[in-house]
Amino acid sequence: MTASQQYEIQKVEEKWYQYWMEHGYFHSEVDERTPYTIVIPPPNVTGVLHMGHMLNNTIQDVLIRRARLKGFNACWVPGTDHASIATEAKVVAKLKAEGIAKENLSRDEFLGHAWDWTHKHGGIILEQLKKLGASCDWERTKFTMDEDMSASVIKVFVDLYEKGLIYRGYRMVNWDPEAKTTLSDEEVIYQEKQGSLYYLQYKVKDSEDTVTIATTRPETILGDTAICINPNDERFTHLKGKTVIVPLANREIPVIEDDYVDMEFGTGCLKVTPAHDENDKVLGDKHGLEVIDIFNEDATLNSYGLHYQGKDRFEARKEIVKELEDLGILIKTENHINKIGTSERTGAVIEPRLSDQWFLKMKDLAKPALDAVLEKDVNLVPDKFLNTYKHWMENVRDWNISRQLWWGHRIPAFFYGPGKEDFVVAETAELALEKAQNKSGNSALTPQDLKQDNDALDTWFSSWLWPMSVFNGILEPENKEINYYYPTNDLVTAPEILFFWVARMIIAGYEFRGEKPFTNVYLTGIVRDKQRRKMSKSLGNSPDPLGLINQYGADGVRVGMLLSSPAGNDLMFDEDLCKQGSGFINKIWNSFKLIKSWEIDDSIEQPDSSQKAIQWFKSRFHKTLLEIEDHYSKYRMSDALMATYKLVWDDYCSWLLEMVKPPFGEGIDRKTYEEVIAILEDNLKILHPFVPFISEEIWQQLKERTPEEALIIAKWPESKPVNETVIADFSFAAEVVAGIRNIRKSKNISFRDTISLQVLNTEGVTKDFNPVISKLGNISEITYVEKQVEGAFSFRVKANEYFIPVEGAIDVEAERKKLQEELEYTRGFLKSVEQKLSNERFVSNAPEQVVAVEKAKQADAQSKIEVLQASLATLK
RNA sequence: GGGCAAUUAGCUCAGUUGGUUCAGAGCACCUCGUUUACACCGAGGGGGUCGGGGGUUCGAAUCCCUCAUUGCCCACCA
Repeated sequence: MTASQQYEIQKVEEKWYQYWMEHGYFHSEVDERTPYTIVIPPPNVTGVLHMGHMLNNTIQDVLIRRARLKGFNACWVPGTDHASIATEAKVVAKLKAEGIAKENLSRDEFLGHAWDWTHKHGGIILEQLKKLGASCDWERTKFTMDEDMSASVIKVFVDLYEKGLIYRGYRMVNWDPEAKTTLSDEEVIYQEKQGSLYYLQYKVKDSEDTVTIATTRPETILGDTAICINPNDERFTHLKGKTVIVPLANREIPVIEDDYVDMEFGTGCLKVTPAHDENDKVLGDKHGLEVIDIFNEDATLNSYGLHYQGKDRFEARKEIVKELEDLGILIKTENHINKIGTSERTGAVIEPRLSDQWFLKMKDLAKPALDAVLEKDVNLVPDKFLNTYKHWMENVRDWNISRQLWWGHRIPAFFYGPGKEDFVVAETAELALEKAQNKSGNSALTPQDLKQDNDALDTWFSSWLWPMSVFNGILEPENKEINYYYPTNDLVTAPEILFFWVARMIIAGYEFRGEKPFTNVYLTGIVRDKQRRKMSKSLGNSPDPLGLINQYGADGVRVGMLLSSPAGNDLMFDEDLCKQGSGFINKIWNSFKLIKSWEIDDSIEQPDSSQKAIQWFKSRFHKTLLEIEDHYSKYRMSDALMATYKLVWDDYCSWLLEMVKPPFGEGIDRKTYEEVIAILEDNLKILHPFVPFISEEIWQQLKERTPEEALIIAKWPESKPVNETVIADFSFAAEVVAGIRNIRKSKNISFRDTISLQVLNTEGVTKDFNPVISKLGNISEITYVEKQVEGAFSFRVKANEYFIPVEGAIDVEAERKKLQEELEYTRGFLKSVEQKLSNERFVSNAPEQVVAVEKAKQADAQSKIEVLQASLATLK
């Protein structure tokens, strides 16, 4: 039993992770125990670990390890997401660097490159998670494009289509004219730009009247199909029912009325271009307007652009403005700041564009998911997100699930003809052919006549099935795993994806299994730097997680991450927190070294001080255990950690070990030793979720353990009754010890010099802890006296007075001054208490207990004043 | 523009239904200390009129009103 002097972080962490893996502690199988399940938020398959992952996965590992210790069948399912857009963008960029353009590749060729990329870079992040100590069931690792996962996605698509919930719609999407693809809303970056507001004059048909509108995009007048006024706007009553002429195009368009129009903005009169503006499209649909698209795919003008055909939109704008100005149609130009959407990938200005896309009807699907959260079947932690969740679910819009990308799940729709409705949806090409033959009535259709839709599904359309599909719950809804592990327990993720992912998983859970996917959603904060800036690659303010692990150890980094991360609050990450974490590891290790250095001596009886110290610590431990359980139940991980930290550092190291520490050169009695070891083992158990490596290392060094006795699968300490009296008695004794230390310090009395203590006992205080006071204060003897001791230093704890006699003269003036100050303070305190007690309304209105407490304070203060006065008297 | 949240020690945050301790913790800071695990330590200490103002109450960090500041989400207005 020799402890290595140095704690070798890397070696120890590697050793135990390997040991845990070899013995299959992370692996879970269906059995008779109650399951505790977490599915990981799958990171991008080709991604690398960042600080957000660190936080996220540390929390999950703490939860899963604790559940394992508590005897649950803990199962943490890991995996990765194919991340359609992000991955395709990376592959496109890589090919471009090699001189290969995506347009020159067939779909299959491109996918070949994408899979190569995935195999090369995929899963790195999972290896990084192992360094952090993540106890995932690696045998269950899933990828959203695994065969069964893909089959689940397709099955769900077909199912929803057949239920009439998926439809094809001609809708406004974010179009990137450079990449010639649609973008999701998340990929559009809005930037404020200085632009102009142009005032244009339209002629009213069969009249001398004109009407002036304001627009930021004068080139789109060529796509105008109406002018809109607010029906309540009295300035334009004369325009109602009229027709106006579009300048340049000379088309006749109606004046429509809608209270969507803001009377305050511009001229209060709006031109409507349904093909090129989201809101105009809504207006157009409402009023049955024609849609005129004036752009080609690359945002040059098409034939509707008249003599500007073939010109780029911005070039055309300049020239059109010039022409309008020459014609006297442009009345004035104002500066105007507007927010322009640009493509995250190409930087091109996004063009709202109408195109055929696939949509999922959300309204009815969302209802059970909303109710589940409102009724707390699914808990959001913290619940401050409830309002936004509610708002979002009540105003949910249909979900555009198609993307013009190749990397992803290809939409299982097959076209057999040129018409918009000439398609069928089926899980396989074979089934599709059959359906197509039936639908078209043409039995001569061959597989070659079918063309599968080119689009891929939105990534979230696979990840919303994650908690089910990882257990194969979509393809085989009755299999024993899904029935055992589902619904899962906790989901730990970032609030940013509450709607994209969390809400949709809840929706999918109810739709496909009639049950929630998880009971609790723990929403972590965003990891920021000390200046509150979001950590990002471009700012370069994100530390390398693996570098941190190398420097501080996984245990140290885990503690650092958790020290300041209350749920839902952003975490201001500061490397100093990791320092604090590794400091804690160091403390734990050194306290273990101390115990290891003790030699058992059977000839020694257990000292009273040790016996009392151990009795106290056990109560202290169980009191803290209750606090820790409470923190966990509220997902207050930082608080649970801090309670554990203080228990180990302060109560265990600073008090208990100091109290039981044998004198120099002496052995320790067997009883104390064994009890301290038992205490240490309990400490290790509650430490383990936070610092798995060092806790296992010490656990294994304490004695020989079989694989069945490893700490990772030990039994969490059972709650025992707390003896509050012992805790109170000890803290009184601790105050006395502090009093002694203060005297020693201020009077320069070295700890090595033994002193004696005399107590004026004015109140019944237990003598049980006198041995502890003697040991920690290096007191030779504690005696009780009837009156103030002259020529001694004194201090008071509550109304008890303590004297330390010293040789030689004491500074009477200094003592008097100290006593005077204490007396004045106590008098002031008593006065405020008495003021309260003499207030009739307080005495009659306040609860009995509160009044009793005030009376006790009064009595305490009174006796303390007596004591102080008596002491002052002896000084004379 | 709409909605939500926050504002407590130098920093990051607790403070449960208003009332046990003249407001707590961790870190940082100051003083002292080479006591036989640990200077990544020990002992001790200073520091806040709980964002401003008003109100309810015997009593408010806690409830109400108001102002200010900050953050987040949603829509982003021709």
